[in-house]
Amino acid sequence: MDATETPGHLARRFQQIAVAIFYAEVEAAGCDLTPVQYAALARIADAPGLDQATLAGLIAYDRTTIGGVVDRLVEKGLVAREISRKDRRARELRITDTGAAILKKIAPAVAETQRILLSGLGEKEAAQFMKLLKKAIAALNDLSRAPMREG
Amino acid sequence: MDATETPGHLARRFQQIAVAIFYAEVEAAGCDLTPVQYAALARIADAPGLDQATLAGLIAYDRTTIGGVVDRLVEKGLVAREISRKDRRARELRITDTGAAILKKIAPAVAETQRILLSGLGEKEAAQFMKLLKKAIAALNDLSRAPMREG
DNA sequence: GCCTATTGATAAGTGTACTGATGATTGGTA
DNA sequence: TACCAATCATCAGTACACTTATCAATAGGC
Repeated sequence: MDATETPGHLARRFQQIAVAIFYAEVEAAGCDLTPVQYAALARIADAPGLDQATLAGLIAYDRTTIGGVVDRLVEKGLVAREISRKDRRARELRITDTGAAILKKIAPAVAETQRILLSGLGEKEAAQFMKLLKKAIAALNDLSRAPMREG
Repeated sequence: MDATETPGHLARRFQQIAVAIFYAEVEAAGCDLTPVQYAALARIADAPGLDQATLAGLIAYDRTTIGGVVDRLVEKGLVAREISRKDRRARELRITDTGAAILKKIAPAVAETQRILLSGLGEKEAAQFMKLLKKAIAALNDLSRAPMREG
């Protein structure tokens, strides 16, 4: 089989394109966030006060990676991080007013990214594709170091 | 919409799992290659004497990235790189005997990775999924910095 | 109330991926 | 033929993504 037609190669290619579109759309909207930073910020907005390990589980990232991502969000003033009173090992995360404003500003760009990603497919095809993609992933969830975990 | 059900998130998740499976399978086979290194090595084997820019185009990687990947393949003794006589800007790449042996040894692990990736889907579903994934990507090929280019 | 296993976070190191800039070389053109 | 835009590669810099190791703090068993 042609190596460029294997699921592994196509998975990488699709993700690579998704990231490129995201950057382009977000920059056009006048923002400066990476895909991971956006995912983390959106989750922190949803669940204020959560700790880094829980955040990592929610969006299926490695815990160490999330540490660096949160560092950058704090540097940009979008997120506040402070030691939890309940558990002094943990850092509680909260979105700042600036962060909330950015999140609102960036929303259309994110939606547009998702639309473009499926733009090569018809409506029915897109629905079918998403269904199969979710199904394939669900069967494999535990096979990566950073499985998705519910809050 | 739940942010964990967007195509962008699922794309990342699927690729993340694909890489994790690849590492596990390849390590179990007693080899030490990353997914990118494997892709590059396989292509160099197919088209001996090609230059880095062409290689990058064939597997849709950024040219700068490929430089580092080839560095590591050369360090491991799997690839030979020498300045082209036709065009002294270019480096011609060739697989070594060691490289060819590794490629052969690793083949079953790679095949198994591809099988596992689709293991959550039935036969018909898997075929449909691959078809749609290819179609979605084909429509977007030019939207990343590293589009796929034919040899 | 102490010991230990677990958990949250960080540190160091490897390998992508990309941007932007620079240098070397080439081939077509004024 | 002298030049000049295009091309191949590299370098510096940023940001993931992961591994292993380490440290601090907590929780449970006895």
